[in-house]
Amino acid sequence: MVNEKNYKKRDAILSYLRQTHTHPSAEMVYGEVKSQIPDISLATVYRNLATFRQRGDIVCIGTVNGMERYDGNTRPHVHFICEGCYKVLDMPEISLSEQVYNQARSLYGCTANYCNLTINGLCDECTAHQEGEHIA
Amino acid sequence: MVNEKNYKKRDAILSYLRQTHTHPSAEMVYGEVKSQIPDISLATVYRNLATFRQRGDIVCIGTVNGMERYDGNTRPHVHFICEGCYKVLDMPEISLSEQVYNQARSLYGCTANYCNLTINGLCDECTAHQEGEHIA
DNA sequence: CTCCTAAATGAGAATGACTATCATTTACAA
DNA sequence: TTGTAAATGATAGTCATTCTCATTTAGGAG
Repeated sequence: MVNEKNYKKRDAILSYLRQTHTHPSAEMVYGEVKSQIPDISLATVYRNLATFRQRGDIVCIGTVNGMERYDGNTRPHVHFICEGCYKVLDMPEISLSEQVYNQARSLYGCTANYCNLTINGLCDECTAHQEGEHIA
Repeated sequence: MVNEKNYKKRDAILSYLRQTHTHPSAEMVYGEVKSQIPDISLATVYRNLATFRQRGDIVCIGTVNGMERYDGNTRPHVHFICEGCYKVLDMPEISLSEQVYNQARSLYGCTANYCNLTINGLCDECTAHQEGEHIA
């Protein structure tokens, strides 16, 4: 075992982010990892999320209902954000071409690090729920 | 003059958002409108921004450096976000096809309200500035 | 084994963007 | 003049996130 420093909690956070498809917030990560490792602190979650993001191990999707959402899948893909229940879904059916990425790079001489396409709306559940009420 | 209620400040906020291309935050809007109308309150800015967004008069681009950015141009277009100086630029050269929008609509039976594509990176100024330093 | 160092962590205080509250002001109509 | 409903100003409150600092941990040197 080489270099077995205090990485148990760190690794637990990263592996959870790579397993789940919920695109969790920091609080959601905290709640889940705490069930495995009860003596983990919320500060540790925030700290490691920031570290992972700097290293490029995870990706920030954006702020949903006031909370940043994280994704362990760093390959470019599209997200659907439900404005009703705030769930975040992958949309693998929609592909954002590499062309867009390269186009951004060439324009203005910018260094384009990351491409983020989100589609906002109501998921099917929230749409059905809303139609049940008398709302236009 | 029909219906000339207390809309001076409201109109000032909206017209500023439609004039500028800076994609300002609430604080930036406040600072700019305050130079025209000194007795305006920050609460009024936040309140009207929320109202405009509900009405569809403006659009939220997303959170940049902890602050929501607003755009008076509601037609779908792509934004570049500089991670160095936090400026937000329009990228009219990159067009997100209506196809993507409709594709999202058809998938899952979702109600897609809004499509947001942002490209994150360093603008040319920040890229040049960084190369001046000895950072990889 | 003991001491040392540097990184990781826990707990809680601090920060700051945003929202809620409530009294006041405004425009218009009766 | 009086009443009204909406808009506003000032400020307290909220809450996600960051900061601070003392403590713990793992591994290396002696």
